[in-house]
Amino acid sequence: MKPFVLIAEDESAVSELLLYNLKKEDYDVAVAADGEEALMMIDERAPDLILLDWMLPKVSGIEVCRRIRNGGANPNMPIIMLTARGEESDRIRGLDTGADDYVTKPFSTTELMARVRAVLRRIRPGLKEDKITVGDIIIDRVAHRVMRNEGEIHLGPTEFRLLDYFMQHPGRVFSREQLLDTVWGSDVYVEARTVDVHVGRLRKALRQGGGEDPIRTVRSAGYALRGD
Amino acid sequence: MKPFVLIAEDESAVSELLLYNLKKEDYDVAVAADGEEALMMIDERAPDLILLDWMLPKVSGIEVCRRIRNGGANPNMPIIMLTARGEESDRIRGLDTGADDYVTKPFSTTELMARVRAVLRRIRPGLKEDKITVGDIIIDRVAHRVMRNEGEIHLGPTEFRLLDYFMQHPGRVFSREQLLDTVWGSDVYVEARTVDVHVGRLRKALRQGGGEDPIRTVRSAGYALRGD
DNA sequence: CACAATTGTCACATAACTGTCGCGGAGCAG
DNA sequence: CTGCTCCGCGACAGTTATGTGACAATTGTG
Repeated sequence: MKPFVLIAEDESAVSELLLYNLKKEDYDVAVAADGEEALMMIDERAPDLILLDWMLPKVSGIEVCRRIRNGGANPNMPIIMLTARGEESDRIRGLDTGADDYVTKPFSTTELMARVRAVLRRIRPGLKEDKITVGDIIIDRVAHRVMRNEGEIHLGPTEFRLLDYFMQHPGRVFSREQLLDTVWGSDVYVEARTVDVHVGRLRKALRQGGGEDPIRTVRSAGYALRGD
Repeated sequence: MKPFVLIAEDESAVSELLLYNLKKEDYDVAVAADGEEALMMIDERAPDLILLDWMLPKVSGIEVCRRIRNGGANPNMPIIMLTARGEESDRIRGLDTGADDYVTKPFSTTELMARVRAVLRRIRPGLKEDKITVGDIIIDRVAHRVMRNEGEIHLGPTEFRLLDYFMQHPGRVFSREQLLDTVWGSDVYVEARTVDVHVGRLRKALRQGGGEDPIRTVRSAGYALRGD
């Protein structure tokens, strides 16, 4: 199937150019003229890649990016940011927000096409599964839902990320420090014991679905999800 | 199966060059453009070798290296560091952090390919395995579990480390002092007889799995795991 | 702004683990 | 066989790690 690329760009001169070149390279393409429209189309048509203008009417490009990254249907959606020349700090903010690549306007179309290919090539391995099942627990990262034995489990954001991480590595033991690094992020400083509290909350929530505690405590080492 | 090489490099000129050459030598190759992406791919695809740029956006190469070495899924993952010319102190830090080799940019591709082959060929004896099997005992250091004849054995932290150490050197006899040094740590002072107690506890736990006592007492010398 | 949800810390109870003793039995030299 | 040393193991008190309810601060929402 042809990759589907969304162009979020308000200057029609630019979007027409991109449209032309992308179609020539045999992609499915759509154009959104402002941030609001972009978000809607992202939601409805789940693009494989977004070319996202930095400055967009209604909802800015950076805001669109942020929303995709935390809480969007597919947080791994590849994004190439289009920015005006210069603006070094903007570049950094763009990558910080989670863009996969950025291109400064005006740009060479061949270069941009190369980057598009590169990003799309990258998604194959990096792309995470939509659903993971371990034992009687099913996590759906697209719908952001967790099920256990037919019942839905409500989790807070942190507990969700925690469970998500555990389910990607069933059986493996993680130290509190490792969990803080990956689930919380390496830049935030919180007490290691905080992990305990969140594991406790996760356990409590998971208890709703019945069955035994799926999280194993390994004394003086950390926690692991019972795998297999 | 083809060895899988991960390139963690943000300059596309360099990564494209490496990509081209590595593919020509029939490796599976992937590119990560920043440290964060690199960590993700390391986690998900378990490369056989990483070409790691010293300077990487988001998470620096040295930080990536550090995280692999302590606490990664495979702490023995071979790493070749790519650094800018000069920077002798950086070199040293790179090797200190645990890189297996380093190459200064700009580099000769043939030389780099030779080093890649060399590192992949190299099999270090001290290499830690995820799982070790001796007789009917299996120790899984990632999941932190011990099995004997299909049954799981629960061990306290000290007993676990003790068994782990024994299983890395089956058959070899260790004095109480050696065990204290390695399993307990050279800085703590405890009575030598304490080892006896923990060996006893380990035996008792292992008895759960059936079979005969796998630990041999060598009078006036120490203990050893019956190997083969 | 009020309200609900979420988060990080703390304090305390409890469970798990640790190191030491001491007794009795096993191994060994003469 | 005797006397000595060395080792196994149950008991125990001290220490450490973990589970959890409470709470204030923060964030998101309407």
